Amino acid sequence: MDRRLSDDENGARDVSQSPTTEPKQDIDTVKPEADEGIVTGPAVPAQASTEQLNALTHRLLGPSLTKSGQEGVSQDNVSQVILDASKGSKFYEREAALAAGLATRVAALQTRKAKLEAQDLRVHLRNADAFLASLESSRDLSRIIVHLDCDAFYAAVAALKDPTLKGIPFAVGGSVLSTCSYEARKFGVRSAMPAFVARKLCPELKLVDQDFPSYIAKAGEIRAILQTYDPNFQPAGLDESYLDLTAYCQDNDISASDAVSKLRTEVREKCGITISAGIAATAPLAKIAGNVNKPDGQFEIPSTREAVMAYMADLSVRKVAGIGRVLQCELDAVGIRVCADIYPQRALLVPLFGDKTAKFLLTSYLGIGRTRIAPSDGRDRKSVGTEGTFADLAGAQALRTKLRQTAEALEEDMKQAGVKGRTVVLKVKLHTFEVLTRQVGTHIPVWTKDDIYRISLPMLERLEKEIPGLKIRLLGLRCTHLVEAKLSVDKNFFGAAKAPNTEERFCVCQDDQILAPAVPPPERASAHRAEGSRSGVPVDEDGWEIWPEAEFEAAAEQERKEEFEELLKLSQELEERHDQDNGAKAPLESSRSTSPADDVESWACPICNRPQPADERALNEHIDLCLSRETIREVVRSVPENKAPAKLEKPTLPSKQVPRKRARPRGGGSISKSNHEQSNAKRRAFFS
DNA sequence: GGGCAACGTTGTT
DNA sequence: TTCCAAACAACGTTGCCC
Ligand SMILES: Cc1cn([C@H]2C[C@H](O)[C@@H](COP(=O)(O)OP(=O)(O)OP(=O)(O)O)O2)c(=O)[nH]c1=O
Repeated sequence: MDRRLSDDENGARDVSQSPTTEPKQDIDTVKPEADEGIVTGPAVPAQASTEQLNALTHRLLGPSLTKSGQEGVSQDNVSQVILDASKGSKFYEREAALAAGLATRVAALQTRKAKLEAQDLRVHLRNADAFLASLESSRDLSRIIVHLDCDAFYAAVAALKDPTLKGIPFAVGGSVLSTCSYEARKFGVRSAMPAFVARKLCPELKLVDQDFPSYIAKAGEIRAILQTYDPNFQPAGLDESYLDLTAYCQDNDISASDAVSKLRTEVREKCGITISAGIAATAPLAKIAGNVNKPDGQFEIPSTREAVMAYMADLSVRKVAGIGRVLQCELDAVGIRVCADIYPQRALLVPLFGDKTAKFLLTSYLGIGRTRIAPSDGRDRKSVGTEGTFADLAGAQALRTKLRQTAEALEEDMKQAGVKGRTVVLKVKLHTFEVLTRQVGTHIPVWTKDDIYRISLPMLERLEKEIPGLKIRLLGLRCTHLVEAKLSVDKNFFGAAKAPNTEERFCVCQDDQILAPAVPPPERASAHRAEGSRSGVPVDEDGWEIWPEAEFEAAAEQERKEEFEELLKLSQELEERHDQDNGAKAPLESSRSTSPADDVESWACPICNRPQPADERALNEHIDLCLSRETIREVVRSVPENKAPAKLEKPTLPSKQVPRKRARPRGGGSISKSNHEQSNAKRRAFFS
């Protein structure tokens, strides 16, 4: 995720020790503070600038330094083990290259800062102060926001299933660890660490596989409890949630910390999972607070302006969600290490980091953030994808086989999610660890393995052309610009509000009928409407027929079939016209039955004038389809019978979406100076 | 200059 | 010897169209 729209930003450090602190667990402290701050690496090869080395060390060690459970670990030793294990590998080389790029950018930042400081910054200063003032005036300290985070979630679930894991150092994952038990953390083991490094740190480390069904089930149990505290709570991933306990505390005449304490006890007793909690006036603050007494603890940041500001002041910027390794490095270069450092630099933030980041930083400095907690409606998924790592792979045939397998896997995921995509993205990681992506718009939403394969093959071919001897270690496919495929069954779709549980929407669907993505709505609406009218369907005040659920569904199904057939015909026609082109010619889509709509109200489509489910999103999707149908027809009409375009993506074609050629040089990632200047010019344009 | 598509990056879990 | 993940969101930049 990225910082600006992220739900979380502000942060602070454990200054004001609140009385809400719970008994902390184990982990005796030897070196209380190996955390935060930029790491300046120990023994690394020479001959690079120290800037670069620090950047590289920081990259390699990065994640291990921000996690909890590391307090009793000798960081120097851990760092040395990690660096030793890394040296000489392709992975290391790639990291070094990236670090070099970062070092260059950091140097440019510093130069730029020096230049700026010689200029008149009064306008920037005024803008920053105005922004701060407006933020301050909107500060809301009235809510009781709680962030909950299960401790070592995957590991905790694993230990519940297999009690022999209890109390021993073990980790969840394969070649890379997803997480590990707190016992393992004492050795310096942590999330995102390669397993072979973890084994060096902790030879007795036991490894267990991931088990998502169990995680999902356990998350469901926990959420059932959370719901009783705040029916409007917001899950954020499987193991995290935000709650607004303002009402609960009022209704039950209980303090925030007591309520949270009670909640945590309930979850522990009923679900066997310990959770940590943060209590504060905003979501970002609550999240930060939650990390203070992890594991199995809670912490409250008092809701006064003074307490919040004080807490933020000493907090490493790295603790703020949205500030990662790179931004931390850049901020460090301009003298910003803790949140209090942001203020003196406020006039420089926009010119140095851009409008969005500047605002984000100022907001964090004040400890201001989101106070409204609400579940997402489950329809906001932006992409569905799958990818896999394997031993270096090369050769046309092998790559195609892998591509096909990936397309098959993606079809499964698309079915699960009940969506189609209008853009397909191919991702490849070279044997050097360099990552490349290629993407194309498809206009007609796709989801079948055959369509996905056909669309992605040309992208692979392109890569093969661009990179002779293409050798990869990862291949992935992802669909974006999603369109809802299942026409409901899930009451949520047409608005009949259901329990706000996102998980259900993606997991409960087993029935093929439910999963079967809908085929686009029909062209000649007349068909079913006329039929319906004749068969005496009642009509509402606007003249639209009111259909009983079942009939509506049947009619919708029929419409979709007709529509699909027409689309198929059109696309086949096109296909034939530019014959050859070898390749797998799978049918566009095999007609599958779709679950019917269970809605009776309907709106008219402005294009085809046919009734559509009374749902804004559904209607918009329908309109898109209507428009795309028109476009296809236009293309078909405009292409001379025997002179087809040299190469048209089959289902992809509308003039507007014909891919634009843009041979982009693939540079090592560093930004040229002129680019930098330009971007700054753009950045300055914003603020105000 | 806006809008949009493509691509690379950063960040989070 | 083996030898650094997967899934997702958001943003900045670039190039092109209108
Ligand atoms: C950080 C991280 C987490 N995960 C998974 C495994 C975690 O159990 C789950 C939740 O992540 P986190 O809540 O970040 O971490 P955690 O619950 O394992 O441990 P703790 O909060 O006590 O420090 O997400 C990954 O798969 N990859 C990652 O890089």
